[in-house]
Order: sequence, then structure tokens, then C-alpha cells
Amino acid sequence: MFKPVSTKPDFVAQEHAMLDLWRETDAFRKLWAQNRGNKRWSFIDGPITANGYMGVHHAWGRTYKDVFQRFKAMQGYDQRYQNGFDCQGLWVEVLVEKEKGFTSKRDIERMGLAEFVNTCKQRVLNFSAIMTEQSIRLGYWMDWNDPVQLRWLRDKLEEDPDQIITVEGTDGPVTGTAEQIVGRLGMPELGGSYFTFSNENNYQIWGFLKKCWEKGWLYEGTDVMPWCYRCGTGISQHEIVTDGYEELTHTSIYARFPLVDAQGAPRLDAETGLPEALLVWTTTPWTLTSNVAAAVGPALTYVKVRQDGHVYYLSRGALKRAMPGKVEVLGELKGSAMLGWHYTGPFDELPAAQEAFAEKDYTHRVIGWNDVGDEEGTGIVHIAPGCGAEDFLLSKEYDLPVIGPLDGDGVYKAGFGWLSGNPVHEVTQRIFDDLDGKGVLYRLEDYTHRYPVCWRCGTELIFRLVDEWFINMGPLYDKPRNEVTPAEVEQSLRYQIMDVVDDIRWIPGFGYERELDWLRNMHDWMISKKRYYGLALPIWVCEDEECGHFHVVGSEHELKELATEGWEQFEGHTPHRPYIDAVKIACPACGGRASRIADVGNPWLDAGIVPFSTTGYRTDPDYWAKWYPADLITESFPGQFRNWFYSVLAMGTVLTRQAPFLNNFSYATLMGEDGRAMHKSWGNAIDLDEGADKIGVDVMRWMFLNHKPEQNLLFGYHRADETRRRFHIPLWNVYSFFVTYANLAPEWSPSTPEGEAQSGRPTDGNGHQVPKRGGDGVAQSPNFPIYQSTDSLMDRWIDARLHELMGVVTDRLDNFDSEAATLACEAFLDDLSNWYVRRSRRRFWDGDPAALNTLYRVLVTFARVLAPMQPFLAEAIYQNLVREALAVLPGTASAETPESVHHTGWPQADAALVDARLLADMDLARAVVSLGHADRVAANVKVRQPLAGIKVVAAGKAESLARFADLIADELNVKDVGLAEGEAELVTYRILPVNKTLGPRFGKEFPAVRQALSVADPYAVAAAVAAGQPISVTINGREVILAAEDVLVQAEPRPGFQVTNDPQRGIVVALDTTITPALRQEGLAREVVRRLQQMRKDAGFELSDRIHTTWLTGDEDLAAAIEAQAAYIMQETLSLSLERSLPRSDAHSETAEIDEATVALGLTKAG
RNA sequence: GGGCCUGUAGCUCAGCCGGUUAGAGCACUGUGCUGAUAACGCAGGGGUCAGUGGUUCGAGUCCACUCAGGCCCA
Repeated sequence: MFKPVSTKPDFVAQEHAMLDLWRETDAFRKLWAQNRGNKRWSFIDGPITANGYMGVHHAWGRTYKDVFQRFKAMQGYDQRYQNGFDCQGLWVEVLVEKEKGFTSKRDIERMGLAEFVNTCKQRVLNFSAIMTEQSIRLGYWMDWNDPVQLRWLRDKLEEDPDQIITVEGTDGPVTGTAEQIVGRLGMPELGGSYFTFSNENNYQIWGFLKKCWEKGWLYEGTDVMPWCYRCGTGISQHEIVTDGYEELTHTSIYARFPLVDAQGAPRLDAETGLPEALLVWTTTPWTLTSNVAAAVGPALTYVKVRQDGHVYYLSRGALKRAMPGKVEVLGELKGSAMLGWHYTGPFDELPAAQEAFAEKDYTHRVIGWNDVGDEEGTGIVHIAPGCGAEDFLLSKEYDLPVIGPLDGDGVYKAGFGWLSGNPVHEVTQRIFDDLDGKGVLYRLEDYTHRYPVCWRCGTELIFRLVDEWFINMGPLYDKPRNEVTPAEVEQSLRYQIMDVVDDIRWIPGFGYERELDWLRNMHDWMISKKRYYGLALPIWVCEDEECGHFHVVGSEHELKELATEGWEQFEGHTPHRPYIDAVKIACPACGGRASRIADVGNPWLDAGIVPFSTTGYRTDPDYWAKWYPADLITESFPGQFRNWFYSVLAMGTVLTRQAPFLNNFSYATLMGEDGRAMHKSWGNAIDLDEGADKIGVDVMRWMFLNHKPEQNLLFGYHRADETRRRFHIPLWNVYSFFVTYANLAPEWSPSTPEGEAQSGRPTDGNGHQVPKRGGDGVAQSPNFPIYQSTDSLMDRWIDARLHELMGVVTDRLDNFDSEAATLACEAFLDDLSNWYVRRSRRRFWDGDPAALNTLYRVLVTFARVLAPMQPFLAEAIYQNLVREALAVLPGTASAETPESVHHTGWPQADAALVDARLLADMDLARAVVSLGHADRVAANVKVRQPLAGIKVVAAGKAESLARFADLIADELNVKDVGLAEGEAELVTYRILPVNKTLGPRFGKEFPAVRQALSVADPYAVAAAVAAGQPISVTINGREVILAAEDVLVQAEPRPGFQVTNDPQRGIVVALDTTITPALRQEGLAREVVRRLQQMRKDAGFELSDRIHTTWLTGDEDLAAAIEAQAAYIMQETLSLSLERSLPRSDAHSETAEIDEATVALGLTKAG
């Protein structure tokens, strides 16, 4: 007996029950152990930032990660199951600052670096515990840490990071300071998720950087970078591009730059005698303090204009926009004619400007720049090389002075007069006033544009001259890649990475192009950050400025060897600030004292090293070689092509020159179901925990999986309801139906083959064992339950469908195509529910063991196919159908049934069972049924009314039709299904060429073939095609022979008959609508049965309850029908008696209207 | 300015190597079936396959350009 199944399931409660079951039975670890030592399948998890709660968008990605790992596990592959947490960097710092109410870096220094770093680690531990719990709720099977232990470690760090603690490790207790234990999380001795703040992760980046340094790729450079003055750090190109722009409105300024002659005297227009000036526009007034040049487009046309006592130069295209009011055009010239002109700058009085100009013996002048356009501004671009990236490049080209006005906090440095000491965001108005006072302000204008902001704290970025550390990406050669020589590739890391990218399968395919595009366009990788909590960059610089040598330390061992002082302060600590800063080394160049630079590393270094740091690259080469490269990495694409994918590629290339992963599967962005980004304030955001418990995780998973990954996913409660209605509830109903009828058939059990006397045969001789290992270590999975049914076409059909499905799902999941896998499952479920079960109800009612066996086999196998995708639902079905019912698998005395559906191995499709002819014939039968129903609708005769028969026109399909004649007759409630004779009366034929074969054969003559067929005798052609004989037609005066397969015969109904047709299949169904008295009686009887069944149901009787029935009517037709059909009525309604009388006083009674007649019905439970 | 993706019914989306009269789900209308069903069947309305041009016997599908939306780079 199975446990009874509610028809109104609580999926969420069931999920919690399955989670309990998995925890109690240690199901995940048993699965892991079951595959250990087999052929490997390596998944490397991209670390999730442990800095907050997960959102539903995380559930999307985690679903993919879980599904592919579960699928591979069922196939028997050994895996690592290591989740990753991203732990270091500015994003954690910013939120700790927020939590503590800090406003600047000085607050951090006041707190002390040791405590600040320790606090950051606590935050990471806290959220990694939360994310671990959330992930477990999602049914994501990984080697999770105990969240309680993570919180305990957090508390120990808070109490005292130096205290000695002991934790239970993989092979026994591990003892150390709290700080050191936390630094070893994820290492083999402790297990669990990897944490990028671990010692190993940090030290392996040291090794990577050392290798870069040895190749000469690591350098300190001066550049103008986007800079966040709140965070006090540069923002690299990698992190600014997506998250870092907002639509902002600034007050832009049009200013006059008065022209002067070579001697510095004001230039006056020869014609009017008025002073001449360049009209210049900028959205960043604070940069005017550092102006050194004005750029014009040499090919652009400029105009000289007069307005209100001034003569201006600006581009012709900008004139109308830039200068409102009356303007007199005095002349035109090319930008090239303006090159070399001198002007006075807006802040020439500032000492910083004077000093910089004097140093280069330079005065302000006009330079040429091809990128200058006149779509915005004035066509004359203010150039401040200390405040803009392009400006800085121009300064190199023209050898211009560079003036950097701001310090790291965004405050004007000394040498800027009244501006010095003022923060940049407070001076805008005073600059306008100042320029107005100097008489060079033309006008102000609000201007809205995309402006970069800090992607963590939202502060508007400034461009600032900084010294940072970079990895040189190598030259970009100005020629096609296939012409780049091997020697050139050796010189250029970017080409080496491109070669690696070629070896990877990118899904979707355009990911390949995106990654290459990024590699072509990327600048050198800025890896330093002037912050506190992060990778300590292992760069030690000689304190002797004369020497200036820098040395990159490749490991903690090397550091210990080189250390000259401070080692004892550092020893025992993780390689973080401030302790690491204490260590000094002897300069390898001059023997002087070298100190570590204060910078920490870019966090993408932390994430990029994980294919090495988590697999023992330094310590266990065999283990590393087993798991590298990964078979799969998967993340959502916003940002990752230039971030994680990129950093993994870069590090893998530098360290191995080999692809670090073989398949890259990426997906788009999750949106609210209203099509907008999810935002709390818009009310379309869904909290993960709430979503899981309102929607149910399996439903969420199905929504994710049943979606084209490269398209944005619209997610919300309404869509969840629709998904559940479409898939989960029908599946549950089939399952519930099965359990109901299986429990009503006491003589049937899944462990006994139907009719021992019959030829129930095991389909799979070794099927009832725990998955066996093949030569490659991949499981040969059992197909249990094992009894294949025999004669029923319906059973054989659903088996064929099932095995067809298994083949498709296996293939699609092997190719990371969950969408096609789910679509195939949905189509199968529809066939199962709305055809197999619906058509087979009578057999279940009768307790037919073949039907019960078949549906049992299908449900259990389907559950296994669904298991990776729907782990909860599949488990619930499996637990009841297999674990409850079968203590021991049939055919074996010893092996127990696997404890979990996830331990059963992947069911293998048997191609021999996929009977193509049967599938096609059933398809035809269903088409005929569909047309028959349409006939009934058209004739307005309901299905409950039996009719004499249908005639089918289906050329060449007689045999197929005969096979399913009974089924069609039953479904359509007709007595006879026959092939039409005298078809000419019913149909006309349309003869068409098969384009696919005849098109290529005839080419330009093809329309003539079409024409010839259309005028041929359709009945003759149809007859020939049905008989498989060739057809002769004349085209363009010559005779050609067409094979029967090259001709398509479409049957169409003749007007005036009650027929319908399916042109695609070329079939027509005609219905005989005559209702004879006998048929009429049968129809009435069925009406009575229907009413009685409804009454049974309303009365709450069990399916198997026997009843006594009474009826009374004054309508003689109805009375005659009931009497004539009494046996049928009694049988259908489980009536022991059927009396013509008033309902008994204790009966459930009802007065029913049947057609025109009234009948009083009564029923009582028997016995 | 360059690169990539998307555009198919009111909504959400399928549509294979170019091949018959472009499909599904939801929603809507009518009708039927049902002792598994929160369902389901049948029928109906609903389409300039974003637009234009091209290649081809044949284009939703391939090519070019344009438009709109999104992403990335400059």
C-alpha cells in the first residue's frame, strides 16, 4: 500500500519535509560517497559576495549550478561540490563603514586597521552563514558548512581573534587561533565552502603576481583614473562600466578663453577691434583650474562671430545651440587653421599652474584632436590632463604640463589659491562667481548626461591623476588575429588569453565574441586599491628613492626568508593589513630596506585564482590535475565577461597557458514580472525566503529552467501560479490518481509482475542493483521497476514516449540546455495526463495490472528524470512509490532500494522501445479523434450521445487506423470506425509537390511542377500515392516521373457534409449523425449514469462503495431507456439494485432534468 | 562612433538545415467531457513575423540597410 495522496498538495510543506529527510538521512553525503573515485566532472563555483541576503536572482543561477551537478551525479561522476564566498574588498568595507556610521577613511584609521579588518571578516562569516541556510532551502546540494559553526567563528573573532580554538575537521580536530582557523576555511582539513579571504587564496595570488612580474608585465604607472573621493580609491575600468553610470544633471559652463598673440598681448579682431576669444564648454567646472590646452577638430569647420562686444570662435555646427541671441557671423575657417593659437587660461594666477607651465616653458595653446566633434559643447574642448583620461593621453602626445588639483579625499591641494583646502563638490558656485568676476563667464546651462558614480557608495567619481599598479595586457596588433605571429603572441598576454578563449565552448555562442571583444578593448589591468581590507599586494619597494627597485614576493615561505624585520609581529596572522605591513625585507637590488606598498588588491584577483587555490595547485599537484580544468563554470553575464570570466581566464593563461574551464554557460538578468528591474520601492521585488515559501522552490526552479537563458527572465507570483498550474498540479494529479487506484487494487503490488502466468519479463537483467560502474566510472543505471507490460498498445505507446523523453532530456542536459529538457518533460506530461491516463481510466478502475505496472514504471522513471530539476517533488513521489512500497527491489534478495531518488542513478533510454511507427500511428489516431470531436461540435451532438460511426479518409493509413479503431470509437463514443468508400462524395483532393525534395530537383522549373500537379486528376493521383506508385506529369512539354513520396495529397471536405479535415495530415473525418431509437436510449442511460456518479461524489461515498439505487419518472421514453440499460447503469454506478420507486427516506436524492424529462433519483450505501 | 543581443497574436514565448495554409500557453467567447484533475477536449475571434530592399523555384528563417529596446566598448 502507498500512503494516500492528497489531491490538494501543500508543496511548500512537502519541501520542508524533504529537507528534513535529507538532513536526517545525510542524503547528500551518501550521494557524494557513492560516486567517489569515479571519473570526475569538475564544476568551479564563481564566488558569491558574502555581504547581504540573497535575492531571487541568485536562485536562478544556483538552480543551474545545482541541476547540472545533480545530473552529473546521477550519471555517476565524482564531483567536488564546493561553493565559494567572495570575502574581500571594498564592497565589504563600504557596508561595515555604513554599519559603524563611518564617513571617511580617517574613521577607519581611528578604529585601527586590525579591528577594522577583523570586523570585515565577521561580517563575511555572518552573511556566509545566512547564504548557506538560504542555499540549503533552495535544495542546492553542496558541501555546506554548518551555519552554526560559521556564526560561532564570527563570535570567536569578535571576542578575541588570538584565542586558541578547536574545531572538528574532515579528519579530526583542528586547533589554532580563531584568526588562523578562519583563514583555513575551505581547505581540505576543514572542508566546506571556500572563502577568498583564506590564506591559501591570498598566497596563490602572490604566486600569480610574481609570475607576472617575472615576465615583466607588472608595473607601477601614472594614469588618470576614475576616483571615488569618499572611498579614497581608484575605480578600475573593470568595475565602472556597467554598474557605474547614472543619469545626472550638472550645471555646465560656457567660458571665454581670451586669445593672445605670441607675446601675450590680447588679440583684437582686425575688422572690429574687439577682443577675440575661444568659446569653451565643460560639465566639470572644477577641472578648469587645471586647463592647459584647447582642442579643435582639424577637419571641422569653425566660425568667427560677433556678439555683445566680443568676437568668438566656435564650430559652425555648435553655433546655434551654444550661442542664443543675436549673432553676427564674421567668417569661417578650418580647425587646422587655429592650431598653435595662444590664449589665457581661466586660472593662470594659481601658483600650481604657473609652476607647471614654467617647468615646461609652456603657455596655453590650441591643439588638434581628431575626436573633437560638434554634437555637444562648442567644438572646442577644454583639456585638463590631470583631470581626464583622454586629456592625459593628449598630454603625452603633445608633451603638455599635467596639473592634478585634488588629493585622495577630493580636496584641492596647496597651490590652488582660494580653492586650496576646499572639497571639490563644494566649489562649483564659487568657481562660477570667480570666473564671472574675471569676465570670462559666458553662460551656464543645466546638462543631463550619463556620469560615472562609485558602484558601491554612489558618490560621483572624479578623474584624478594617480599612481597605481597594473598588469600589462600587451600590445594590440593592428591586423587580423590569424596574421599575428607566435612571437607576437608571446609578447602579448591579451592574445594568449584569446587563444585560450578559442578552446572553450561558450553558451550562448555570442559569449565567445563578447569575451574576445573585451580582450581587444581592455586596458592594462589596474590591480591596486588604496584601501584596507583585501589582498595584501606582495610588492615591496626599496625605501631608497635612488634605488626605487621593487620586488614581488611569491609566497609566505619566500617572505619569511627575505624578512629582515617585523616577521615576529606578523607570524600567526593571516596575510592582511596591518600585520603584513610590519614585515620589511632587504632590497634585492641595493640591500636597503624595502617596505610593502600600502595598497590592497582588486577583488577580481581573489575570485580569479579559485581554480587553483581550491584545488591544491601549490600543495597537491595530483589533486589539482584531477580537477583542472573545470568542465563548467556558469554565471549571469552582466559584468562577468570583463570580471570573473576574464580574471579566471587571465590567471589560468598566465599560470598554465591552458583553458581553465571547458564550458562557459551564462544567462541574462532577472526582472520583475512587470518587465522592469526589481526594486523594493516599485513593489515588484521578491525576497528570496519569502519567495521560496510562497511559490515553492520546485516551481521557482521550473520557471528558471523553462526559459531561454540568454533572455531576461520576467519573474513574479502570477507567473509562478501559471507555472504550477501548467506543470506541477497536473503531475501531482497523475500521481494522486495512480495511488488512489493502486490502493484500490489489493491484489496488485509493484513487486509482483502482472499475471505471473503471463510473460512479464524483466527489461533489464542487471537493473535491480545499486548503480554499477562502467569502465569510465559512469553509472549504468537500473530501470526499475522492471516489469515491462505486454499487449496494450497504450502501454507500449507511453513507454515509447517515456524512452524518447529520456533520450531527449539526457542529450539536452548534457548540453546545458535546460529549456529544451523542460519543454520535452511538459509535452510528455501532457501526453501522460491528457491522453494515457484519460484513455486508460477504465483499466485502472478494473485494477488491470498491466496498466498499474505501466503507470507505476512511468511515474517512478519520470520522477528520476525530473530529479535533478525538481529535487523535492521527485523525492516525494519516489519516497512513496518506491521506499514505502518496496522494501526490497523485485528480482533481488539483497540490494535495498536506494534511500533517495537522487541515489538511483540516471535512467538509461532504451532506443529499442521507442517504436516510431507506434508513435506515428497514435499521432494519427489523436488527429482523427480531434476531427471527430470537431464534427460533434459542428453537428451539435454531445459526446455522451452514442452514434453509429465515423468514416475516415486517410490515404495509405488503413492499417494504422485499424490499429487504433477501438480507441477512437471509445473516445468519440461511436460504434464503428471505418475507412471511407466513395470518397469522392466526401472530399476533394489537393495535390502538392513536396517542396523539400522537388524544389532542389527542378529549380526554376519548380512552379511548373506545382502547376502540373494542380491540374492532374486528384483522385487518380491520390490513389496512386496511396498505393505507393509513381506519378507522371508533363512540364514544359516533357514528361517527368515523380515518386509517391514526392507528392503530397491533402484531403478537403466537400461542402454540405458533416466532415472536418486536417490538411497537414491529409485526413478527413465524416460523422454519421443519425440518432436511432436504440442510440437514443443508450445516450439517456449515460445521462443517468452521469447524474448518479455526481450524486455519489456529492454524497461523499468512497470510490468502492456499493449502493442501492431508485428512480422514478413519468417520461416513458426515459423509463424505457433506463429499463433497457439497467445492467449497464448498475455496473457503472456500483448499484446492487436499481428499483423503479420513490427514493427511500434515508437516501441521497435529487430530481434531475434529462433533456425534456424529469427523473427522481435516490441512492443509499449498501450494507 | 564600433561590437553583441532582442523585435512573431492583447500578454509571455516556441518556430530545426530556408520548404505545405506560422504555432503554444495565458486571457477572451461558445460548447462539450469528467468518480484523478485546482483540470481537460473541441471550436472561434485575434498576425503587415518591426520596416525596406536583396538572394532564392521558395524567406519568420539567409544577406544589406533602417527603426525600436537592451547590453558592452569608445
